[in-house]
Amino acid sequence: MIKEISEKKKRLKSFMKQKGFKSTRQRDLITSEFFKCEDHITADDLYRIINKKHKEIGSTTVYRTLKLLEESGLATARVFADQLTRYEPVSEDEHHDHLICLDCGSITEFEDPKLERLQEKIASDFGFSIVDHKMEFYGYCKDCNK
Amino acid sequence: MIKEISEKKKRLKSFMKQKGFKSTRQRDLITSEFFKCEDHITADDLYRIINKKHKEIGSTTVYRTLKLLEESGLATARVFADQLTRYEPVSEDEHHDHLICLDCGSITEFEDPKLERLQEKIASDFGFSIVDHKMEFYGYCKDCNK
DNA sequence: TTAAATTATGAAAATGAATTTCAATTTCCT
DNA sequence: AGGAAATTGAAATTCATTTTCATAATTTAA
Repeated sequence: MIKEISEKKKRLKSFMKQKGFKSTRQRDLITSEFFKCEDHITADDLYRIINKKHKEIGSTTVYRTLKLLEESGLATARVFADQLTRYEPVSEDEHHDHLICLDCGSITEFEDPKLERLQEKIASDFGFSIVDHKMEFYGYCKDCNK
Repeated sequence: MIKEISEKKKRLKSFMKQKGFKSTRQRDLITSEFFKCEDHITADDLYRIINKKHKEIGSTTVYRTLKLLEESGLATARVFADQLTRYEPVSEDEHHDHLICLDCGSITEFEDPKLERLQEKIASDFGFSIVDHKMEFYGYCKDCNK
């Protein structure tokens, strides 16, 4: 797991080098924390975590670094019903979708090849070429169902 | 069509009465314009349309009235990738989803019972009870595909 | 109908997430 | 080390939306 993170960091560094971006203490730290924390975190929440130990790092830099991670292909930004931009590490897996609990707020990921195939079919019926899609279920998770 | 709108207005009036809300010239006008204009309009766009003829109606009232329509069950609010809240009239039809063109911005609706069934199945496999869902395709529409 | 009670309105201020600005600092390359 | 170029963080700005509050309009009760 530690290995995984450092590998991702290497990828980030090569991306930054290629783009002419510089690697800094702040970016390094924010990136580490991002890969350590739970998925679907907001920039502000990540800032709060980092701010506990590192008062000198500003929220602006956290916002900027998360964007950088997105541009570099290491993170994905998503917006759910609360309108906040949330980030999650990109995985090699297939595209996945989300089950969002309206009670406890938990976000569960799932993937379903059948669903993907059906989506492709629907789109092509409309002559529509899909670049990306978003599928979210809002409701109550197993634990919150009485 | 005119008939349809006035019927919706009646529904709104009875809803308002029941809730103790008052019916006003502004609400009446904003509601009419809303049902006349194209789907997926933002509060601000609707305000601009209304503002051309009725300088005295403020944007605040448009925002508030659209919320009222939503609460009364006559409109639905949706947020797509541009993060703006858009409203569409509620139809008696089944739930529908959206194809959003990244080039021309057009929003096409579709519905697919197979998709709905598959969604239900996926959710129940997780012990998740669906209250609502959102499915959006982003890509290029027939016209924008070269 | 008239008065009181309540809700609605609209301008302006406030909010809150996210972005931009800018002077000071840091990093990278030679 | 030296200097160009990028980065930082605080503060200011943006922009959609919401809230505030004094005034106005609507409804209800007498």
